[in-house]
Amino acid sequence: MLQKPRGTRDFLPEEMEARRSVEATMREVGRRWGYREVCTPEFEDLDLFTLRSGPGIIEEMYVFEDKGGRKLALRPEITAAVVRMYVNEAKVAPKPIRWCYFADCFRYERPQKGRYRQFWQFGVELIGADSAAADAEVIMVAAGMLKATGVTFELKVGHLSFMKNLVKDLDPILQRRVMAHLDKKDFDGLSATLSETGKSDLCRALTDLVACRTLDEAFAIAGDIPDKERVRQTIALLDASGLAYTLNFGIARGLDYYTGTVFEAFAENLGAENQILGGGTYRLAQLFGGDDVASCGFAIGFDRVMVALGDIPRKKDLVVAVICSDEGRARALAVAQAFRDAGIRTETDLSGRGIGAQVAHAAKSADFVVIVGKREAESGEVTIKDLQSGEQATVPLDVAVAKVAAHGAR
RNA sequence: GCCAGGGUGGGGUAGUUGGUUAUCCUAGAGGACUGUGGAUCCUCCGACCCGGGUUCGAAUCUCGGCCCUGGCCCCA
Repeated sequence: MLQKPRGTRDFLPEEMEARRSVEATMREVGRRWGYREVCTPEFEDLDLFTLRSGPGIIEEMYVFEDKGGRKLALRPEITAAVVRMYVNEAKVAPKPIRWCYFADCFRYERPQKGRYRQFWQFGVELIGADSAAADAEVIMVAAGMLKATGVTFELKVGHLSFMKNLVKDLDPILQRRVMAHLDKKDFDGLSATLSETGKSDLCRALTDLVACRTLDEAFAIAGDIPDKERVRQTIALLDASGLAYTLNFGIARGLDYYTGTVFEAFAENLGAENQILGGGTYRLAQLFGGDDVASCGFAIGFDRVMVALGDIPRKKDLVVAVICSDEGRARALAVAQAFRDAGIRTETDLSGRGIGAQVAHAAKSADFVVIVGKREAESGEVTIKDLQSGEQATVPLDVAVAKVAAHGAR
């Protein structure tokens, strides 16, 4: 038997309904903040991704050549494509541009809990607003979106200027190593790296920076940073909004294209892969031939949110089963249509079984059965039975529809 | 790419000193039952992940692969 490719999943209706419901929640939060949905190609020129993230990521991507010899890749993330789209299509659009997206991405990695080779991201990009208010808005949207789904999460907000200011005199390669250590909270590694390069004096300050949880402490440790006022304002706005978050100046966010504000969110019950959101400010447009425009965005690991939410009880559709004998079959179609026109999920018999067998079958999944047999075909009425209460009546069709419509979702 | 533990009908399972037709539950289909309930009874459907090796004989032992689960790495 054929198997699905490693790291991919099939979704049955129950799971799809849960996913669509959460997706709609996120999209609605985006809509209320003015973020309109965009869509970019499933695959792009390989260069788009290596320009952003470096050639090292080729190993982690689905890369292929098309029949014209073009080097292409299934998108491993969406931000690069959205920025490319901005440069191609929307450079002159009025700023700021508020966009969001929900799309699947592909990475050739070892699957584990919350990590798949095909996975979905819900993301937001705010392009062309270079202010504390912009940074704060994106963080508030991020938190609002997660909160609306009902997931329990911890939000961490940081800024790269502090760390960068402390390591600015180091060799760039060393800077990167140091920041990687800090991001992972690998203080032994940090200490070793610094002492082997004769910079042990920095170790204390960097360690303290990661541990500190207030702006004043951070300024005291890192000294005067160029973005001081911007950071103060951003944090002041977050505080004014009543958002729950912790400051963390140890966040370095992997690849080094983030320019200032960075933030991450983590959920419980997710094992090793517990980060459900990541974002920050960046300047990528010029990489793709555009202007040097300030941007801020984030992406939610949608599948991880679904794992973290677990099996949430969901409202189920109310189901009407229309049952008929051969004499009633023609009229049953019209009867079913009347229920559908009222917005009710309605399923008709396809088996030609006896009435008894049909009722037994319907009782497994439906809330109401509507019987259109010989008697109803002659009288012009229908027999409706509430499968929960057992109550049954023979009434005109519009009365039956009204009865079910009044019942509401279960 | 690395490490650990796994893989028996659609789902869940029993089954090692290697030995007849592979157990049970559930789901599905049909019937008892052609105008009324998920019960009950009967019948049917349906599996040893793939390949090589050892053996008279492999679900069982062995090797390789694939896949799953979790972890390392990475995390855009």
